[in-house]
Amino acid sequence: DALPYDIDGVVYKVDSVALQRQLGFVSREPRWAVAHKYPAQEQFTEVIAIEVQVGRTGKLTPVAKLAPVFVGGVTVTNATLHNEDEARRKDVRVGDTVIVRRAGDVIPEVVGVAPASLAKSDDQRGPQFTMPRRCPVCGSDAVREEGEADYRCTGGLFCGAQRKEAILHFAARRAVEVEGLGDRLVEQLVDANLIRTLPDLYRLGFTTLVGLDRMAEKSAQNIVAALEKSKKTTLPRFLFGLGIRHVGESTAKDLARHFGKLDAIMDASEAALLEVNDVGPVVAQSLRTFFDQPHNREVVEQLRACGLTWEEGEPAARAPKPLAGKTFVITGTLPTLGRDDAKDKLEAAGAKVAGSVSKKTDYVVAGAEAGSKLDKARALGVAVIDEAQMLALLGGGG
DNA sequence: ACATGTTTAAAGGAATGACG
DNA sequence: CGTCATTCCTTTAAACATGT
Repeated sequence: DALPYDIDGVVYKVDSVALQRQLGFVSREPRWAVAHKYPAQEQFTEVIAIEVQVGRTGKLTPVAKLAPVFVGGVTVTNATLHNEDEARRKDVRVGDTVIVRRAGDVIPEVVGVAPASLAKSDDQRGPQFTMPRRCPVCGSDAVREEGEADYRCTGGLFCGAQRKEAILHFAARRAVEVEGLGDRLVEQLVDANLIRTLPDLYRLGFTTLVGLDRMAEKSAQNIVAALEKSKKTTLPRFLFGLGIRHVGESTAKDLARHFGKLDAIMDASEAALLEVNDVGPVVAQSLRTFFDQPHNREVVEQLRACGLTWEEGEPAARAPKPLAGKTFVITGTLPTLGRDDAKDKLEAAGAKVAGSVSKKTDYVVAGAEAGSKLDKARALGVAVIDEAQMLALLGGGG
């Protein structure tokens, strides 16, 4: 539903017809005025290759490798093509000249193939993109389930890419934070077969670490300390860190709040899981499938045996919250609070913190350098407040 | 139908430490 | 000490999945 504007062979787009109307882009201004709002935000460049990357859940993502081009203030060399259908819909091929922009001024995106390349006959261009039927990392079959958009590697634990991503996810800042454990280190650990499952992480010793590339005494010591520090965590972080499909940060929090204890979640029936806020049949089954596998329960037990601890609470039951039922969106940089701190405060008061502005948003908390969310809030007439006003709402009881 | 959650993705600059 | 490698940290979009 984006409107394309074709000016001298360059296509400009403004997303969301509704937003265009609200901003007055449609029917009030001539076409050139719209394009003028986004000058030189799009550039031509060449597709050097199309690579396929493997994610934590085995998802195969095609990525266009581009000849470096300066767009919107940065040099772009990669742009995601999302999935097979998208890649084919845009019909991007190796050797094509394409139009690149930064969607939302951030994410590099291939808008489309330049007319000059499209005009070529089929045999003058590279082959159409096809998703490989085998995982490019481990060689296992890559399959696309009926009705799904993504191909997934079926290698599971045997796939190095999935193992690496699972470990990185567990160690991520928002999960069971292990500071300093980045992709390079994880790659070495997995390639050298030093880590097969998550608990292996905690069995790494200083001596093992020191032997690795780019790891000297100081770094190894830091990792050891970081691992030790990570052992004291929280239930939602741990749950999120396990990497159960469809259980993201938000669902993990809901589950932790509802059940209070990990064992209660692991042993909950599908019906019991369905009672949790925002958990439906798919998520419930995903949880059950995960915890029904002895291997996964074993991993949890071993992690506990390695010394991971968190406070467990009682199921549900809480005092009335001043901001219950209110939805907030945070945009820009707040003067004193971090985004996470602000989110935590709001959630503690019973509010929901969403990622995008809609009619149902009650307040947009705007800081410095707020972007499109602020525009949208104004267009929709949503109340815009600053950090001080937000704190006043928290203190004043809404 | 609509809102929200999940997953993945890109780039630059700061900070830290390895290595020569 | 200089250079280089790596991690950290930030921003938000898109597509899709899911829940209501």
